[in-house]
Amino acid sequence: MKIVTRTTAINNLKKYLGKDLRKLALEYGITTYETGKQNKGWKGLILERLAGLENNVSKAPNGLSYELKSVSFHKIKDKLKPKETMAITMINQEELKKHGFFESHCWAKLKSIVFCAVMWHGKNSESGELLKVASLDFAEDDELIKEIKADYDFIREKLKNHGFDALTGKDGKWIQARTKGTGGINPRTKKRRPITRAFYARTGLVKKIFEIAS
DNA sequence: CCATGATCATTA
DNA sequence: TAATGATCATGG
Repeated sequence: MKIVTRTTAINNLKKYLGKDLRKLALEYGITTYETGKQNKGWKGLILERLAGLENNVSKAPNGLSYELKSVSFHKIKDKLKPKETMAITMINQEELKKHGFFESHCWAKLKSIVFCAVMWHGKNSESGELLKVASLDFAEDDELIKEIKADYDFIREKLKNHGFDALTGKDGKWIQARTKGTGGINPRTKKRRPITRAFYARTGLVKKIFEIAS
């Protein structure tokens, strides 16, 4: 197990700025979509590799104390905007009820993060250049964090008062509780898989993070 | 099996 | 285009 500090990870990633990630994924033996299947997570995986992290897909600690995330960007009227929201972490009902924002995984992941902006080239992402690498640390008294905490608290209260089913992606100004899961039908039980949710950073938050990190 | 990596699909 | 909900491959 190699030790990779955040600075090292960033420096490693910066070497690949402007490179085509798909080519690199091929070199690293990461499946993209050419098998006829779609691995939607390949960009994240290759970035973790490039950063020097040895973990591929595992639980929360993909770095030492930081998170490596990638977001696809696209151009709208000549301006680069985040195309999608960004998954932060799964929501665990019990933990959400028990822990406040600053004890949550959500905060743990959000507060120390390495972002990678990747250009989006349409469906299947045949190519994708690494646009930018940025790191960011949040402080507990940041105005933005206070607002994010408010969203977290709102979602938490809603879970307590109305139950897990009452949650929707509409909630929250900066973060939301969207559905996230394997989806489809469980081939063994033939039943619908249970709905799970995760915290997502809305595009507005993604944009803000990049502005701060710039 | 399920959380993690995220993107895809649909609707307005 | 933007927003929300649904979905996929992977590896421990």
